[in-house]
Amino acid sequence: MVNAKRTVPLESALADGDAEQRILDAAHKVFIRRGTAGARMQDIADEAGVNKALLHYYFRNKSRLADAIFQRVAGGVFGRIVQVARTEGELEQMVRSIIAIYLDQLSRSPYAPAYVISELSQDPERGKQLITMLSGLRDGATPDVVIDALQRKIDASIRAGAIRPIAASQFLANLVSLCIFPFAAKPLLCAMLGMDDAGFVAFIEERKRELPEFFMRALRP
Amino acid sequence: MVNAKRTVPLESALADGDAEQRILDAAHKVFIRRGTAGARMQDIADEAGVNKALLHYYFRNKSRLADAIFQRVAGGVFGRIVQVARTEGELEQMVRSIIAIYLDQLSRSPYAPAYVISELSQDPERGKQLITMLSGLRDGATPDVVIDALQRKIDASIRAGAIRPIAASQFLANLVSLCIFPFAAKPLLCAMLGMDDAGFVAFIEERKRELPEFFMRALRP
DNA sequence: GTCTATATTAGGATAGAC
DNA sequence: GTCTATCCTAATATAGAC
Repeated sequence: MVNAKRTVPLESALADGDAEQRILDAAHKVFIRRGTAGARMQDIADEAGVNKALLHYYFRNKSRLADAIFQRVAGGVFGRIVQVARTEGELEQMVRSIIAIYLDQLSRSPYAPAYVISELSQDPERGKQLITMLSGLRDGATPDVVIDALQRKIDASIRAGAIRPIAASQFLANLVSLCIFPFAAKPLLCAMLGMDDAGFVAFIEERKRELPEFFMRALRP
Repeated sequence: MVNAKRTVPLESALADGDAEQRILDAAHKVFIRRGTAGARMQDIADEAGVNKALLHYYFRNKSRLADAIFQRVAGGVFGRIVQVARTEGELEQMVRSIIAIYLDQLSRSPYAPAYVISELSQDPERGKQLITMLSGLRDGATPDVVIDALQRKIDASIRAGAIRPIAASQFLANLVSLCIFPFAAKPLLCAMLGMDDAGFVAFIEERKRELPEFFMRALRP
């Protein structure tokens, strides 16, 4: 983000890493919890253990810092799909990988989905940002290319009699919905199902076991 | 919200309805688009065609106005589930009803889910608010009661050999995920699938036809 | 690079006329 | 009940010392 990568002498060590990294981590935490509009630069500074002015030194303004964090979080959440979606091998194996990886990864950052959804729905710029990012994830492939590849894999499975006909868009929407939504709507589910945090963890564990079968059954001819 | 329900003489008519109602509608629009933290009282006043001061006259402060809107939107989105979930009759029929009603209703307010998710994830108070609201929706039944009723209906279906065993919590999570997530993540799906608004409408229409079968197949023994 | 101190603006809220 | 005008705090941003 900034040019000088100073030669660390004996780290001043209020926390780990250099200041820029600590700021990024702090911003990550605060933005995810409060959203870009609700986040306060002061809170980020406190969380990072530095002064407010330093945030501006590194990132110039709140907007740029918010961009950096969105990039980071959205990349983390969606990088994997694109990656896995372009994997070689059987469709069923791909499905199982995606579900396993997703439920696992999101268990570790359960607030990321709600944050990404908020950002995307509240700021039109984020949509564009996401598109450029997704393209960049793999040799400049446009969304269409990824979807086309997925459709071909689905069609192969259909011809092999393993699943019934389905559009790649619906396939992907179903898969992603079932994986992400429970995290995005965690407080909602907890309210509706009368769960606390421990209950939610158990709920997700059960889901890891059952969701692959559930999804694959829905596809069968 | 305020005591006096004045006797409308010959409506001043910058827009329809009395000022309080216009403010509520304007706030609805602005809060849903920008979220509570990102919404500006000035924007709401403009949208309603009244002065900022009038918002405070009716709702005292931003927080109360935001509460009113959250109540309204969340009630609209989740009132139906609770209602349908407690319906008499076959499980399959219930599933079809919920999907049809949901996809239809959300088509008309596609930004509601993202808004509700944002609010719930950013403000812990909203969770409590939601719980009280859900309880109030039907004769003070706690979440547990609704879930228990659903589980009994599921169990009946299992004994009848119509579906395979599944926990009510997973059942409900799956159903709700498949219905709501595509709307909550509309910008995301559009980016991933290279769709515009018209494409999204077509996508949802296709979904109305296919989702019931998809879901029911996943349940079959 | 990191701080303290200060400027600037934005936005929520109130007072008071009509 | 509705407006104009104003207040006041919170939050972003900058200047400048170290």
